[in-house]
Amino acid sequence: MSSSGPTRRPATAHEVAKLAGVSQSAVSRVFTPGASASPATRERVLAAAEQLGYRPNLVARSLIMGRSHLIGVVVPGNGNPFYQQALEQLSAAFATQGYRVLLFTTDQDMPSDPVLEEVLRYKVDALVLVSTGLSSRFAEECLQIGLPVVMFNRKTDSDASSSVTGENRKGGKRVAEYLLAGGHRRFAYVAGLEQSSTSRDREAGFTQCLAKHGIQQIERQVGGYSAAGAERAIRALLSLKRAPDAVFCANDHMALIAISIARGEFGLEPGTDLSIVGFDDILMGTWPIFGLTTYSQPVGRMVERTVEIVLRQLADQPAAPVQDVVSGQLIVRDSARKPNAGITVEGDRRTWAPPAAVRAR
Amino acid sequence: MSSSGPTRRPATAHEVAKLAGVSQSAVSRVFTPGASASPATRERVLAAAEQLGYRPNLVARSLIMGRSHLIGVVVPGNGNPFYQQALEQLSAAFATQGYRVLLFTTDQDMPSDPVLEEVLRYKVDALVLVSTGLSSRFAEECLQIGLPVVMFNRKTDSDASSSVTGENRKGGKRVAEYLLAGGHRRFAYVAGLEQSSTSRDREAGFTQCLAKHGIQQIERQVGGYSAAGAERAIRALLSLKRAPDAVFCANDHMALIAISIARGEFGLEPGTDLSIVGFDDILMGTWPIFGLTTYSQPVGRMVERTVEIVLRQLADQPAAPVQDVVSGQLIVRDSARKPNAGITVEGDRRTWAPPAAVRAR
DNA sequence: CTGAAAGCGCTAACAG
DNA sequence: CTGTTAGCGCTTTCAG
Repeated sequence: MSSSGPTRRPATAHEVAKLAGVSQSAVSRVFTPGASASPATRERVLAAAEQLGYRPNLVARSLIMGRSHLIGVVVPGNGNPFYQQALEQLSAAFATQGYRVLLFTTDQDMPSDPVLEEVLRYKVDALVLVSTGLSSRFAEECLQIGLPVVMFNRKTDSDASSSVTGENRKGGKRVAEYLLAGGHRRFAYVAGLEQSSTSRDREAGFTQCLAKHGIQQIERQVGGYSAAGAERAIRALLSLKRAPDAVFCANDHMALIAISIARGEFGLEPGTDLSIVGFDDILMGTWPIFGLTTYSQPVGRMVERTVEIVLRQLADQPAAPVQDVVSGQLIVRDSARKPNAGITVEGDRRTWAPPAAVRAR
Repeated sequence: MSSSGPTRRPATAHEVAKLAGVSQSAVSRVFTPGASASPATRERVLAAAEQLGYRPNLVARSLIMGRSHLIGVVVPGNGNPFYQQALEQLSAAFATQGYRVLLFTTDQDMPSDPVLEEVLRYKVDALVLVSTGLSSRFAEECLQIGLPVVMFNRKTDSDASSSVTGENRKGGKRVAEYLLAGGHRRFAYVAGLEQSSTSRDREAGFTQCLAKHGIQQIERQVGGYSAAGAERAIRALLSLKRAPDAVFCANDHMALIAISIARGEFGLEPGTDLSIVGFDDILMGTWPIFGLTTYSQPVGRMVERTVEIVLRQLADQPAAPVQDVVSGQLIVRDSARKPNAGITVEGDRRTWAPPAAVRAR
């Protein structure tokens, strides 16, 4: 009963050609940037196309060119704001290069193979795995078919695939140094997922540095990168009879939850009664209500590097995998007690590095 | 210099057929759920496919079937956690139905037509526009080619396209009633984008209800749904010599920012010194540090409805556009002063509705 | 510069 | 149940 006709299918190049009185290949040329067509032809084709509402069918183009201009992006669907920033920026960055994002969300603690199986059927030109693991079987297979894969904020033990990460180990160490300099005594770590290289590396840097300073006993809870898990973890920690005075969370999302619970449920003021440090430097951490002290992972630069790697792999055939580490800093805000020395102010951003005297290995 | 060979291209059905000693169409059948193939054939094909690492090419399938199983989803890239929840859930829900999300992020204050132009080239099976406008020209065109379009959390004035929204007007009204019942005097509204039907409807409900109670003067600032804009808006409001004691923000994201700034920069305790109410009911609002009072838009149900509409449109040809409104509630937490009556407790969720006596039109 | 013709990898009738 | 035969809409030689 609708007023306009029974929805005709989208116009094809053929129909445009007929209307313009030219061959179908002429139409194709007009819509191909590098191709040659006389101004006369071009004009007639464009007019016909306009009239018919013609839009080149990218599916057909993909089929023939063997390039879909699609990038498969796999992201954990756990509400972590860092992934939202990453995804938004990846999408924008790839868009400027003529690529679109085919999105796949995962349960982070499910095997990602079935999802990847799906992705590959779509013949994406490349794969970006945000904080997602990759079985070596799959890595091998992707390499075989020449599919570029970049792991974002994660890596495989084998270094067989490219990866872009932050300074996980160094960051963990720096956080330890910072908390030590702040005079803390009782340390705790809220881990992400046990399988995650990211969480493990941050913990290793943290723990080893503390050990070097004679601190062996570090409380530990697994937050699993989920909101619920983080809540449980922080509650457990703060309920301890000998509760920690310094808590390092494997990422900002969990750190924000920690701050919220510490203040809201335990009446502890972060930065005064206890110190909480995160990792990522997400936007929300800058809000005055949080004032999160954290080790930064510049998303912008990570995205930039990811796109570069993908593009380069797409160009050169046999590009070797790259292990890219983008450097961060310890960002000083108010959720952790500040040391007396070592803070640098640049504009409205404060960073911290161990004072020279202490820096000795 | 890589050890494994120079990356052979993915196997085709043809190659599998050859290896299995059957026709290419036999291979096709084996990989088509409803098709018939003898156990013998099936087995040989499957073996050959396994050996070659064959995966049906969905691009080719899309071309021939005229269905890409791709849903174009356009989302503003402004860091709003509500969109992250929506996107994650849309992606998951569509996945269970065999559809994938082709993601497009937009600047919300840019015209979305160029983006949509892109989307259509990919021959997506449907379009979901999250809080994104749609020119009537485009709406018309989508209707012409029979492309289902669902606006999520927004609608057009014309009601020409389907939409799924929350109870914007009613919610705005309910918030006004709540604040009135709480004994507030000086009201303010932080708008989203002026073009957004969502923001306008919420404001209309809010303002008209207040007007009916004799309150004409309502402070107003435009936050534009961006973090920076919201900060500016709330600072302006709280700097007023006659600062509001009740602030209604067009969405939760801006409300959280408002809470953060009120407490962090102005030393005002939300719920005591001033009341802040949002709209959406995002997860973060439940954190004890925020305890955000808000009018809910159940993302889950909105996503459900969206998927249903898309699927139905995909099945029946000439389905009329639907304007779907999913109902919410005023969720009582601590960021706004509570009235004496009208609060209902269900489990750990508190809601508010005008007491019967007051409910009269 | 232009048209004709040959596919990209797959599905869908159609005969056997 | 199986193989053969047309294409889906487009890019791309290849002659003209």
